Amino acid sequence: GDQADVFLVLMAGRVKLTQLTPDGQQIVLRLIGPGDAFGGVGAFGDPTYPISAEAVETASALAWNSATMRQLLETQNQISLNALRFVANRYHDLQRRYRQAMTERVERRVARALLRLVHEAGRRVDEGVEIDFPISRQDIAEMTGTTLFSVSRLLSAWEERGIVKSGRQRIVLTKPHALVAIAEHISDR
Amino acid sequence: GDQADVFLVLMAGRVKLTQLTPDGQQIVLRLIGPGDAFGGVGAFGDPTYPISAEAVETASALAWNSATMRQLLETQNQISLNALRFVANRYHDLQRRYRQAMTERVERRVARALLRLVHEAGRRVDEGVEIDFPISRQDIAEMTGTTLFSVSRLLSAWEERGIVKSGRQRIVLTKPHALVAIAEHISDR
DNA sequence: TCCGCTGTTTGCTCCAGCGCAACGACTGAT
DNA sequence: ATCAGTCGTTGCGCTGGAGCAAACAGCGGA
Repeated sequence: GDQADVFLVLMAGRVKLTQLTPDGQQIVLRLIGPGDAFGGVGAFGDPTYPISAEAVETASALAWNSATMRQLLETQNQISLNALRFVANRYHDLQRRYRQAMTERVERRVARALLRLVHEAGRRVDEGVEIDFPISRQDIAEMTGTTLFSVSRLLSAWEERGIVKSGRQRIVLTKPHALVAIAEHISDR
Repeated sequence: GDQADVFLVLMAGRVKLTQLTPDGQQIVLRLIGPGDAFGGVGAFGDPTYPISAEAVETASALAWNSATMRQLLETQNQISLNALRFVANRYHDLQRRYRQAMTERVERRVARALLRLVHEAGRRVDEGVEIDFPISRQDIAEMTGTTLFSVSRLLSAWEERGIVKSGRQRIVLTKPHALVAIAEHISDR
């Protein structure tokens, strides 16, 4: 909630970016891993914008304060150009997710979220691909705009169909392609 | 759907920016009026990104093609900085709407949409404030992620309570404050 | 003036998903 | 070994809102 005017690049660990609704509900905007930049959008635009970042695993990051950033941006044109492209792409991504949140049902949104997670933090194990950090049903619910109940029910159903294996804070996709089918299949409405 | 690599500033009229889902559904991303810039995000980042723009009223705009833009951005650092701030703010706005789409119910989302519309295109009339361009129930549904049926029902209910007056493609808010109450009121869940 | 088109309303039905409560399972601390 | 705290599961009831159909209204063109 405090002035977020630093630009950071995550070196290790994993960070959850969240936003709080006025009535105390939380939603997860993004989960980021090593190499990802964050805080930047705040540093470039309105620095009072309320986003929280929370380390999910022990994490370390490089930070530039806003004064330094401003100076860099002003003197090194190439940096502003990169930043611009960076934010524009991020914007597109959010636009796509916005559309999906508006038009797709819960099952599909959750499937997509899982696929996105393994994509950016998947680790091969004998049974399939595991999401390589602790994540709760609640987290997934907050990423997809649903409740932990619905997520739990979905995972149970998928587990029954042999698509996933999941335990406490741990999810393994055993048949990713089946999830892709759920996420992508056009018909069904 | 074609290469959208121009940057435009709308001079007159009104333009609806929409996106099509793979299965043909449409959603409205933004409605813009004179003075607003658009297409920029495409011109700055991935130029193949699929957004459609459609004039709601006769419109005219200034356009820069992407080559020109690129040159301007590269030689005039101040321009990249402005663009960066512009996109960052736009990003924040979208993030807020994303959160609202995820956490709020239809009634509140529609109330917010109407308020936003009068805010950026309101015209005083004797009965209240009118939205100064033709807008259908369908459009509002596509802005708020619901169906034209629900929008119609809501407007009817509000009309009964004397909050709005609406006709074919035309909406007048007679008691904007009542809508603000609906949009903002914390409790009720 | 009549016709056709497009946008709107409204009754009805149905179900996805929310919310709750109660219980069960796992984990780490002492 | 025990216990407390957290996380996950599942049955149940309920409702917001989607989806459809049918009728209606306003507008513009011929």
